[in-house]
Amino acid sequence: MLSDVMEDYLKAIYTLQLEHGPPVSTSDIAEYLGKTPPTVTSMVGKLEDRGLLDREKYKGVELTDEGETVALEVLRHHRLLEAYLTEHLDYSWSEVHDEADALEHHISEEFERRVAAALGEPEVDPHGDPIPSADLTPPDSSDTSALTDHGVGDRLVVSRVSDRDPAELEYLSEAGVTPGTTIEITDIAPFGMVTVRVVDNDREQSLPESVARTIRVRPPDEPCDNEEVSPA
Amino acid sequence: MLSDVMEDYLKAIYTLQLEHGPPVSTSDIAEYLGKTPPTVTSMVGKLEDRGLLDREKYKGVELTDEGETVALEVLRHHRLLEAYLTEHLDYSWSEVHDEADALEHHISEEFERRVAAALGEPEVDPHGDPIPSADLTPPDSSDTSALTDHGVGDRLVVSRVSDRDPAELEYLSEAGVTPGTTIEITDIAPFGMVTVRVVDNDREQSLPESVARTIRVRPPDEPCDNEEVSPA
DNA sequence: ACCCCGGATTAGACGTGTCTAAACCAAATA
DNA sequence: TATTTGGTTTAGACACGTCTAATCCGGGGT
Repeated sequence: MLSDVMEDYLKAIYTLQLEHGPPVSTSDIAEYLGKTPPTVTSMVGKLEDRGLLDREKYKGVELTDEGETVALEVLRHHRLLEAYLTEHLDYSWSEVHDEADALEHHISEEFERRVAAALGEPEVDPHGDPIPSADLTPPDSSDTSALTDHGVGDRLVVSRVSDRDPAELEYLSEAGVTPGTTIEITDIAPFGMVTVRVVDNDREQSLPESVARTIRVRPPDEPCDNEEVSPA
Repeated sequence: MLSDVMEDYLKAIYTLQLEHGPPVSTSDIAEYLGKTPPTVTSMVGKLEDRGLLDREKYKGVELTDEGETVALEVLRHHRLLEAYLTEHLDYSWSEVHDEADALEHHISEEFERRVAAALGEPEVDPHGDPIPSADLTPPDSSDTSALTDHGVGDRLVVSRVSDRDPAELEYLSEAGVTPGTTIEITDIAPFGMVTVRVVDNDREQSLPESVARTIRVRPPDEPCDNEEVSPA
């Protein structure tokens, strides 16, 4: 019923909503998807007609519950695929994103169920992103915060890293900064550079602010159900 | 570069060429793909422009080597996926076709390699259809013949069954008529019904001519490399 | 040799998703 | 309050893949 393209828009809007909160602007969507603003205007018009989002002209856009459900379905496909490729087909951590993007629109409900079963109904993908549950209720990340919201001396456990840029992923993977890793912030330079110490291997790692902003962390003590992460 | 739709046309033409030999008519392609003849005319025009097939107006169409290579690539994807779904995701014999059709256009070369490796570089899919090799040379089925080309008393080994109709597959699977099965033709009725005895379980099975026509068989003695087939 | 009929092609249209160029609104600035 | 400016939307175009309706071949029967 919905085209692949529409699903991509809904996924993008969902992601942007999480990052910056609604309303999401035309140009942000255009930027994110690599389309021109008029294209986005035309597409959100169609999505509005289908009741998948609410739009206020010249303001921006917000997903309806129905639109959010579709976005979560696609996201569930994406993250299950990432987990499966890593776990069962020997993909490295940074290779899975594009493959999952290509496949996420074309797998059946049956396939989704079987992949989830083969993985043991996982709750996070290899990057630490939460996999929406089969009933498509919105996952809650309120127990995590951005690395950049913390200060020197704070001891934290990495919860998620962004999966947008493969090079960045490669770098973080090399550095040992992966979901589950305990780190300590050793320095914050005024020009936007965060230095952390990886507790396991005692190595120091400097991260540009743009990267640090995409890393989600949680306090080290309280146990959490995000541990069954498999490295690349 | 090529669209999914174009790949579907090339795959269809390849299949029809194997069945009836070139040239393949517009209406046969239309019938096979569930499109109207004008749509097919327009599409084969584009495929001809790209050098993927040769066309003689009002006669029909024949794949070029390049077009055949594309068809084999898609077929390799399709059949590797069928084998993988059956082997590793617990799909039954008759469920895999549609899933493979949906995914075959969207997997990367990398994915193809890893799936082939996970399966141990198989040479046939669960239906017994030959999987084109990675170098995309045309597979040769000259060692097999149609069941309908044989007579009463002939003892044969099933080599392949068609994967077009899930109900038919279900039926054959129930009946124990699967690749590798040894059968003996016990009767051929004049009104198009072939009766075979499955040697393993000694059951008799009547098959309409339309089904028998799609079953490929080979002589029972000489060993062949088509044995590593997994049942549903 | 002529005609006819079935299959093939052309003509013209439509929906989707995209673009560029032009018009437009609204919020910040003067 | 008037104006500038930057993001948004409208207008118009195009490629793709599909359809229906109309036209056109070409082989088989008379």
